[in-house]
Amino acid sequence: MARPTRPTRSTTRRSPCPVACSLDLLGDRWTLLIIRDLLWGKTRYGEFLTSPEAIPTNILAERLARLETAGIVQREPYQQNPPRHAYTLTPKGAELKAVLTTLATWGRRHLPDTAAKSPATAGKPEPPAAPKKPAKRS
Amino acid sequence: MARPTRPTRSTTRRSPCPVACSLDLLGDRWTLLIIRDLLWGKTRYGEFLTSPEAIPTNILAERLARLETAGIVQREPYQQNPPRHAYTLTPKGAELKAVLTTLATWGRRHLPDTAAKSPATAGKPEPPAAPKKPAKRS
DNA sequence: TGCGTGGCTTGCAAAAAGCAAGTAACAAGC
DNA sequence: GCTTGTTACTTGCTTTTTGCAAGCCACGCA
Repeated sequence: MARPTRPTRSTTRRSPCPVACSLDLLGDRWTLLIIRDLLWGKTRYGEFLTSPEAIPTNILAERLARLETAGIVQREPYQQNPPRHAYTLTPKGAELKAVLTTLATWGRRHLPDTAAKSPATAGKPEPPAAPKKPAKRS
Repeated sequence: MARPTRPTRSTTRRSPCPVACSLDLLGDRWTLLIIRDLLWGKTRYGEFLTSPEAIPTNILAERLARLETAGIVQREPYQQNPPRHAYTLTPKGAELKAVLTTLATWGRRHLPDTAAKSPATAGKPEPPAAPKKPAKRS
């Protein structure tokens, strides 16, 4: 018989507390950074990889899938050959902007040598530079 | 010679982004739950252990030490025999209330079956029940 | 036909989390 | 003074997650 495996974060809710439940979903080093990038207007896999924190590719793929099943991001094809998808925030995900804003404010006020740019107060500071091969739209 | 160990979260800052730096400090499943408990007025080691999420004791001890060195909590003796300490938020830590509030608001709005009680909107709902042995003060 | 590009997946080692048990310092009761 | 109980940790070990590098696949273009 299957050995009794330990409860894992993806399957187990630790308590009904809204903070705990939110952290079950978002509480790690990478997830909120991806959402920061989405708020900055990034949409493609490769764009997330260019952020200075250098998220590993497997973690990025896993987190995007997790956020999609959680209804925080949506994944839509923007071309067919080869199949490519754009990731965007759902309304549910977009409301995390308030969390990112307060977190950035706290960090800027209390952590030394943090840059002024913040995910929510800043708009898209520069267009993300079109992919080198725009590829014919379907 | 020492083999080149992997950069670890406690030693490495991933970028100067205030969000990333905040997450280097707070980005895990437990840290913000401890701060939630502190905002609820909990101060003693044993009180944190009674929260429904059931944080493992070694993780609690390690996080409290980390938060103390980060200047987010302070640890002060409240009796001498046996030596006991009370953990409280510094002003820097207390400002995380805004983060917890927005996180709880988001969770209550978007995650099913989360309880209404939130760390910041609620005051201390009940006195934490004095320790069984109040122990003579020094 | 062969390269380059974007988007993932896989394998494996290192780090962190999780669980149970142990330890220490004392108070109180017998 | 010996045992029991309480609080606050620490230690040892297993499981899970992270991080890094490499591989793979579908295509566009030369």
